[in-house]
Amino acid sequence: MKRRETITLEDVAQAASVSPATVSRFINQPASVRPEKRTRIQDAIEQLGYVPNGAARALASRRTRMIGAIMPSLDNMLFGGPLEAFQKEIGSAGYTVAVACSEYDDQQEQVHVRNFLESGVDGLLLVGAQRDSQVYRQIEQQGIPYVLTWVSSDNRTDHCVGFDNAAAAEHLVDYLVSLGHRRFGMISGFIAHNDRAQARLKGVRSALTRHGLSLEDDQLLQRPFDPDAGRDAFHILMSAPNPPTVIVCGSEPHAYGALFEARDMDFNVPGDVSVTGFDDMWLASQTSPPLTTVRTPRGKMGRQAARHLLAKLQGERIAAPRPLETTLVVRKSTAAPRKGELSPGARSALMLKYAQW
Amino acid sequence: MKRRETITLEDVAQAASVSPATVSRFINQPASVRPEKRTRIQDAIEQLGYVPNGAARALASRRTRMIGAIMPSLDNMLFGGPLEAFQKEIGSAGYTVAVACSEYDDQQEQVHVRNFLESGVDGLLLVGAQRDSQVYRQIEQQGIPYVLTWVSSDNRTDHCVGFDNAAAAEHLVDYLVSLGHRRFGMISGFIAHNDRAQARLKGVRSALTRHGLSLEDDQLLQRPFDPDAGRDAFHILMSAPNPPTVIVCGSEPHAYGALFEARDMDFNVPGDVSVTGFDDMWLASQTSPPLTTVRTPRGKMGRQAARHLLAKLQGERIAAPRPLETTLVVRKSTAAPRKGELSPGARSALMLKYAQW
DNA sequence: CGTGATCTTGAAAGCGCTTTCATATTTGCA
DNA sequence: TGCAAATATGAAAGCGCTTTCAAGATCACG
Repeated sequence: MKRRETITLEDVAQAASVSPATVSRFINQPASVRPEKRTRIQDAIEQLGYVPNGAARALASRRTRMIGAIMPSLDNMLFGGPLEAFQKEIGSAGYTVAVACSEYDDQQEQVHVRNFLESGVDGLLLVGAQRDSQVYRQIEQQGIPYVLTWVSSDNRTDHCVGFDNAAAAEHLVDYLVSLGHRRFGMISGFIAHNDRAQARLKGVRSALTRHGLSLEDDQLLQRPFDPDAGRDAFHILMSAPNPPTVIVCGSEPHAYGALFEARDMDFNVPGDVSVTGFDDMWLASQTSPPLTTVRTPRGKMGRQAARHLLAKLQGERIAAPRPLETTLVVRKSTAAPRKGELSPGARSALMLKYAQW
Repeated sequence: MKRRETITLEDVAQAASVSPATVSRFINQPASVRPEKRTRIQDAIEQLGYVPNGAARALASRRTRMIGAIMPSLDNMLFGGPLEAFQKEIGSAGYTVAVACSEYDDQQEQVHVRNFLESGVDGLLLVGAQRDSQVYRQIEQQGIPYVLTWVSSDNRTDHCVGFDNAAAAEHLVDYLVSLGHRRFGMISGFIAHNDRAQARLKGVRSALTRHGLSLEDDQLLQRPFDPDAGRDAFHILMSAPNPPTVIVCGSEPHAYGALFEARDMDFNVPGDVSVTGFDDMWLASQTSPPLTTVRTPRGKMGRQAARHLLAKLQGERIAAPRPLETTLVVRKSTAAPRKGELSPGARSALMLKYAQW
């Protein structure tokens, strides 16, 4: 299929016997063109099958109507939802969303930011606030607005659309302590370059400290965000001589993995050990037992991020967004800690394990 | 933050005492510039913090280096993975991916295609092959390449990167029939405007026909792709007077829903009823019982789609991609059909249900 | 060294659109 | 009906870059 000789705005102008300027106006603010010409132009456009050239518009108007979004991943349900919500909201304002994945790697993210800046995006959607300050400098040098999601406070609060990960984690731990738990284990994502994971860990630790408890280093495992990694970590944590009575997971996939592994190891949840998640994805209410977790308002966050960015794009002077609410959702995977021994099934499973060694 | 007066290629040229043309060459094919000048230019670029203007490049070179991707949804794990794979592969060739969601709605898809065309994308990634022919006409009129994923054959086979949904479904049903099943129920996505769902249904039907069986209209339920809808459908299907011995799900979320509902209804899977999925997402191996399903090579598909598109973008004359292999993964959710009655638990659950009415 | 072949370079012409700015044209109102 | 005010239009100058094209620099080799 050969590219037919391009039909330009000028062709339309000629066909409609008006000047190019008028056609341009027709496209951008039809109201400023006399109705009679309007129909002439409309007809010409349809007749010729004219399609405006985005690059030319962008060059002349100095706006691309494109927003760059850089997500850590799209391969789990975590970022897809908010991204879709964001796209929907901002798309209805005439913007296009370009995406890239950083794979939780700050170097990759940096490259993507740079690329987006070169593409001339009008705005940027990022996850988390922690990154090389040089990145922020670059963005600000281009003078484009950006929004940071999944976090609420930082030294850039006015760009943050999200929630307070630390507070949510604290709240969760308070609840667990009130249940009677004293020995905690935690499965976290890698905290380097991940301020969400850091905040959650920090929240856990500070709540623990507040109650005179602590999280020993060997009770904290960092793992990639997938269920298998969660399984593995759970197994290790629970194979210790005197295993925790509760496993707090910094992200939900870890919790699913923990639950699966618990099942395979014949652990009773919450009888032998309580397990908590973080995010409340759809599966959380369907596992057995259903997962106690923290609900994060992801769809709302995506939409709010879009609105916030739109406001900035229109040059509005707006206040820093208010942090979104998280909710502790108590289901059946948490209960008071076991008294003394693990249940027979779990014990024999563990014995078996050691016997094999 | 004020936008500093833009630094253009010309500024760089001046700073490096060369012509703009040379700077342009430096950027696009450094090898054609003498080393000595190369360093001068490089220095100037860094010193000035020059960032090329994508729109101008696009306008002058008539290429945006942007690929438009339109997915039905990002909010389930189904499309995120392949999209991420696609982005990674095509990103490493210097392309940017813009995404939009059609929400399984062909009108929305049409609008997004149009928008992408106006944005001047260099290529298009779509899901499925069935759409208004006018859409294809528009795309072809712009002369840009496109690839259709999740399907393998169509009257546009040379654009398809995917697998044979119908054949995979047939294969699955053959297996179920060989197990002894005669009474089938199916939970499908909405088949209107969804050729993947259509093909799967068609595959089920033709295998059934081949074995002298059939799928009655009231044994086929169409539902949105989410577990709750699957639950609902499963409940209805299994509440019939003489319920099916196997429920075939056209998509995996439905199967998860079916499994959850079975658990809640005290149905034994596969004792009372077998359940199958389609796609083999990560959860499939972790449900109880683990799900028998069809594995679709989604990551591979994303990468191949990228490579195929790249080849076309480079004007290579390439053969139609070969359909990718799907695999029947037999786990524990399928077995020979129950003999006679449902298990006591399931029966009482059903009785209870009717009693309530 | 000379000379044709090969590399590098710069000047200049766009790419297709938006956006002043100045010039019609229409409108409101006396 | 007339005149200032408001509105619609067109001419033309870019937006920042790529890409001929032709000329200048460099090279290989006899």
